[in-house]
Amino acid sequence: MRIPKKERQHRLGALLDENPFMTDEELSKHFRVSVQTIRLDRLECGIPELRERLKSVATRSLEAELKSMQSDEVFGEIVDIELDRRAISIFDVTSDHVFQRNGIARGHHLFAQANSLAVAVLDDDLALTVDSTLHFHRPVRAGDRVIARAIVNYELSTGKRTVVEITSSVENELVFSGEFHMYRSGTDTRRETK
Amino acid sequence: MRIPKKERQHRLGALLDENPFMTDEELSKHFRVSVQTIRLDRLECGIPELRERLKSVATRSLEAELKSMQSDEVFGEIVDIELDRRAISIFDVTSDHVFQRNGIARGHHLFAQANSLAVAVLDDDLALTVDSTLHFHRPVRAGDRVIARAIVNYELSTGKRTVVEITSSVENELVFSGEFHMYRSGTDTRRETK
DNA sequence: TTCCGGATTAGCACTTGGTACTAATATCAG
DNA sequence: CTGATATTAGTACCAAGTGCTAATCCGGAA
Repeated sequence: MRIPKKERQHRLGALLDENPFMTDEELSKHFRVSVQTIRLDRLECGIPELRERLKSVATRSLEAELKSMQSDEVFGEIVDIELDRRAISIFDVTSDHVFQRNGIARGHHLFAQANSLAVAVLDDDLALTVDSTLHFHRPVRAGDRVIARAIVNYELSTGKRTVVEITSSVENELVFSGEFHMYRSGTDTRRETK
Repeated sequence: MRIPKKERQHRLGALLDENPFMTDEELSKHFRVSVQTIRLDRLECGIPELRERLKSVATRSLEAELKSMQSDEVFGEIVDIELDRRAISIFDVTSDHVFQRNGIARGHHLFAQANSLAVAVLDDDLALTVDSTLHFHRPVRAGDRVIARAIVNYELSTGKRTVVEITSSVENELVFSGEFHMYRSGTDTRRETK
């Protein structure tokens, strides 16, 4: 018994976690035990066989791909929109969005949600951000649901420049606000692109 | 011969393209031909078997995961840094970063590069963006290499607030600039966390 | 020392989803 | 009708397992 069973099983889990492609035979060589022992270990730890592991990794990846496709044009989910007037989107912060060191969401995700919403609320083929002023009022953490509200401000808008004001909050507490000065091509489209 | 062989093979490829999880048996039912025909088709089209398909999908996904892990903390690659003074990062724009409609890079990527650089240039465990003013001077497109330069401005900085100025350019032409007002906890660390 | 029990190893039958190959049919076109 | 092409059938074999039984090994307590 080189290393105790418990530790071997622990390491086995860790190893397969970062490299799910190893067969039982490769694993048995790695830990210098028989293939049968590896199988018993997997059985006890509830670790599925190679093929099942690959299947689940592949599934995860396809879902992720789909997800990133959806979030491609708009970051966050738009729940309400009145073109050229106002819009609302929600964005659920997960551990993927935070700094590992302090658990606080990286600013560019809040910006991305706001900026995407500013683009979406304008019914225009070519809406570009020109200038923008941002305020990060309070840190946002994993698990928070950020609700961004966009309001098109016509007083400040002139000609091809439109001003969109965004306020984002978590549980009714303001976490972010920004003013987006957008350029519009004017080639306004009425067709439903989305 | 219900549908011509050529078309069946074409559809087979398309089908597996969007759903690589189907076995030959399932495929044979789908196309109402024998399993052997499916195998001949795969052979002729050079389509690998289920297990190989899953393996390649899984590999792709792990690579993608790794990639996103690397770009996790810093968006763009830092090529030069002098802590608390200045830093430079480069970010290659690909088709993943642009609007499908007009081929122009989404603003939040430029912001992410700049913001990440502003965080990185400060040698602090807890550096947060508080306010920021941005200017998008010129559209950026796929293939462009954006070089962002950060300079810490000590004239404007006071106490726990530090101002970082970022200018991003493509082939020496200014495309983006921004002023980032950062909050620093003061728990300055000298260790290399990277 | 001997004996017990958990840990390990071995061996065998069986499963999935295939490959590789051969042979028999079916179908269509000239 | 005949020849080519397409399809189907059937066999042996493989990888990477599961599930099961049985044999060892090995360390500590009686």
